[in-house]
Amino acid sequence: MDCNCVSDLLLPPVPALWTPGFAFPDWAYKPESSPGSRQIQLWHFILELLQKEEYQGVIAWQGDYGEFVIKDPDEVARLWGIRKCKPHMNYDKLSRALRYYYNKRILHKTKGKRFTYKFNFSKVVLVNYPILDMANSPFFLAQNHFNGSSTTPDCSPEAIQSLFPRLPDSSRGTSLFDRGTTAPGPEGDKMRLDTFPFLSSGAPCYSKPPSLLGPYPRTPPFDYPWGFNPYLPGAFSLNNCPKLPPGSLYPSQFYPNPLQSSLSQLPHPFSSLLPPGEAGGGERGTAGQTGGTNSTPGGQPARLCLPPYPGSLSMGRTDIGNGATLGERERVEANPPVTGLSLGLGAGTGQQSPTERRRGVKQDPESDSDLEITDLSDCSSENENEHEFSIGKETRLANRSQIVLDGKKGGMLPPISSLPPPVSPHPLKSLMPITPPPPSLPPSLSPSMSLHERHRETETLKMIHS
DNA sequence: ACCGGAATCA
DNA sequence: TGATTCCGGT
Repeated sequence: MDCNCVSDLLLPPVPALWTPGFAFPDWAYKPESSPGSRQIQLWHFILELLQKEEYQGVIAWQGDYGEFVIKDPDEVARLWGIRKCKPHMNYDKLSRALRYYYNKRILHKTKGKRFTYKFNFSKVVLVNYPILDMANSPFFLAQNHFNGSSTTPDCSPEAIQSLFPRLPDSSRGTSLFDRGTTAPGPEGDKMRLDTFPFLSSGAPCYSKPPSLLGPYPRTPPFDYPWGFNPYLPGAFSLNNCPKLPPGSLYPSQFYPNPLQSSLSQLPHPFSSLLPPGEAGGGERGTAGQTGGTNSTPGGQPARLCLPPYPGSLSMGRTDIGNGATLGERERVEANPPVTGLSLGLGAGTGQQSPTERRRGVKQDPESDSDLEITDLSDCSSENENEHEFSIGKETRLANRSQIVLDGKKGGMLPPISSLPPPVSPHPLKSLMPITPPPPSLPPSLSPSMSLHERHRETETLKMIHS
């Protein structure tokens, strides 16, 4: 490339933090149909900046959940320009790119506040994460409406830790530009999962979390209401996944892959998805070398993907949106999959925060791009189709475990007013599972009955018949 | 500052 | 597709 930008000159070649296997999921990148275009996306970059203490003076979380302020627009633009080898980048252009996200429901502008934007983190949803062993997670058990529990969620660090049992103490101390600039090929532009601190623990919990995905049946004899059966061949077509390095898990600075431990507890074929040594559920200590690339046999990382909900962020379309026909989408809409395990943060409900209300921030309900006011249920509808994707049986989405950034339809999230005030302005610290129950599901598929229960019921029927 | 259309690029 | 660039408008 003719780019002589600083990042190319100053950055160390392929430092460990940019090792293969620790990357943003595919949805974070451009589709594979666009070879060589897997560049970091701006919102990734923003998130990463936000996570770095060294850039607190440039950009920082501030205000409501998901809200951040670009304190030094020129510097952010400069950094972005460096990152993208666009030496002529400026805030005007960068802000244009940010505006580009409005329609995608990734970001919206906090009106009345200069250089202030807000992530729609409520759309962060885990979808099709059946192999996440929620059944054994106190955190999810407590909140799981599938098992009829309405108990207060166990949001203790221990509980959350059960989901992400190897959360590191810190992920600091790395440069945003610590990446391989010499080989920005398909594997050269990975970002670390720790850019998603919403996978972190210690989050304040909401007293009335929405429903979420039920425990995953280990031996499902029935069809999955959402048309997903992980036991079917190809259920996890993870061929496109960034692979975990062979025989290694997470460097201490990475957040653990929740799939990893979950997979290890599952019967075939899930356990076989694990890298050698993981299938037995054995924990690995410190990270092994991550020199491997995509050659990890069977090693599959978590994928972050878009949700099968209406209102899904359109970036997901790059991943799965091309698989579904309109008809399939409609079907899915009519029968929303119960596959979402949301890690939404509440703020993204779009509800104006009490803080903001106090500030008297002007709201503009008519503004299409202004999601502040919103209950996301309002910002889904009509145009949501543009941003949704399907998890029809043919879709690739249904075949993978994914975390999604998700828009949703129908107030699955509690109003912000029902939520405890944020402890920290850091919007990614909280963890709130949500999963919209599919209202149109037939009773037999009703999520009100846990999958386990249904399994038991099925087994009982079998016994009766026999 | 902020917005969004349009053309263009990779 | 996801920007980048430009630009007229508010």
